[in-house]
Amino acid sequence: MTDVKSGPNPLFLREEELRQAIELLFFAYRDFTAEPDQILADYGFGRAHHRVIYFVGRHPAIAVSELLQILGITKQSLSRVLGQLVAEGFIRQRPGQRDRRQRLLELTEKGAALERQLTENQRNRVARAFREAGAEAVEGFRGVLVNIMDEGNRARFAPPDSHAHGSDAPSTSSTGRR
Amino acid sequence: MTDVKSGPNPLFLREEELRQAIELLFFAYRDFTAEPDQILADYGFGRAHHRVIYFVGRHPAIAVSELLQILGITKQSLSRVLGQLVAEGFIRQRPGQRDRRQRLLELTEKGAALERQLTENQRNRVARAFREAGAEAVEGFRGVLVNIMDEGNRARFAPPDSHAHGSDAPSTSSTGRR
DNA sequence: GATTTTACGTCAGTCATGTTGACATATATG
DNA sequence: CATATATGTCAACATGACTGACGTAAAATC
Repeated sequence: MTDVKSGPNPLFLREEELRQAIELLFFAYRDFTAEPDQILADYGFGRAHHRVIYFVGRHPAIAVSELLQILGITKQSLSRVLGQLVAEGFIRQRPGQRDRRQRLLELTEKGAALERQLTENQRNRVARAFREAGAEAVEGFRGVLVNIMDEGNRARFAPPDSHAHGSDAPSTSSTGRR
Repeated sequence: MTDVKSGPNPLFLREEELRQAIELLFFAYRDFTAEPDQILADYGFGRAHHRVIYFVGRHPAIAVSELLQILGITKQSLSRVLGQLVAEGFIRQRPGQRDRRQRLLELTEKGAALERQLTENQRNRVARAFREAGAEAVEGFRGVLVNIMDEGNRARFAPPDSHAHGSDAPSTSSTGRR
């Protein structure tokens, strides 16, 4: 470590710490997506296909509008990708029974197989990282990432025991002082 | 794997935990980059410009080849982005004195100002997350993300007390991927 | 000193993924 | 019936990545 002239200088350390976190996110996310991208290329697919396959697998019978909300893209963007996945038999569409305008999406066996292949890769990577970092670190990882997210997205990651009164009232940690 | 439906089923919990981590990375990274992307749009720039500005700011007088290694893209891809940044006066190039083939890059005042604006945003987001999650969580966050990264990239994030003798010990075995 | 390698640039084409805007169709709902 | 909603589609465009080929100056090596 380079020794600091004229005292510890906490401001500099903090700046350095924050920049390291920024870079950590950049490099980790890139490596995290690199291998699935490779696999997808064999199918002529890209990362966008991965996302669609992932979230359709995660939410079977999801409506297009819900998927659009999760992905945060336009229907025209989704259309191309989803159209390919349907045309090539990775995703099946059925009209909703409550609302027949909806086209509910689910993975076919073929789609589920690809989902497994892609997710297994990332899951293994995360599992390894969790194992090497330890259980406490996992909690810290989640705590920080949840707070990096926009508040509106945090609801998906609410702790299991949280009994939400009323609608949401997020602002989980009011006592973050140290 | 066969799914077991009776009892607490730790395997299912683990699967759920890992999937939550995968999604956490997706949503957090997206939100993390959204605001800078907005700012960049005002300048007619994109996320690629951000990365270049960031790393040139972080490593003043960096050579093009080093920047390419960090970014992990081709020189043709960098060329357009870097060319714009130089043409519009955000980055300055000077020939290296030890090796005059090199064009060493550094931010101009204008470039440094934009870098500050962009990074301040992400730094504030991370700072808030660190504050809310607590100091222990920060260590966990780093521990997990470092292990999610490919090994070849971890050297940048070595802890200060790292037993590496020789001060830098790059060992950048990473060749250009794909 | 000649040759080869390196650092960098550039032209040209392609692909994946996002965007807007406009319009169409079927169904639900008032 | 009128209108809103869910979805799809056509067209045009921007960004950022890729490959391949070629060029030039300087360094390194034989």
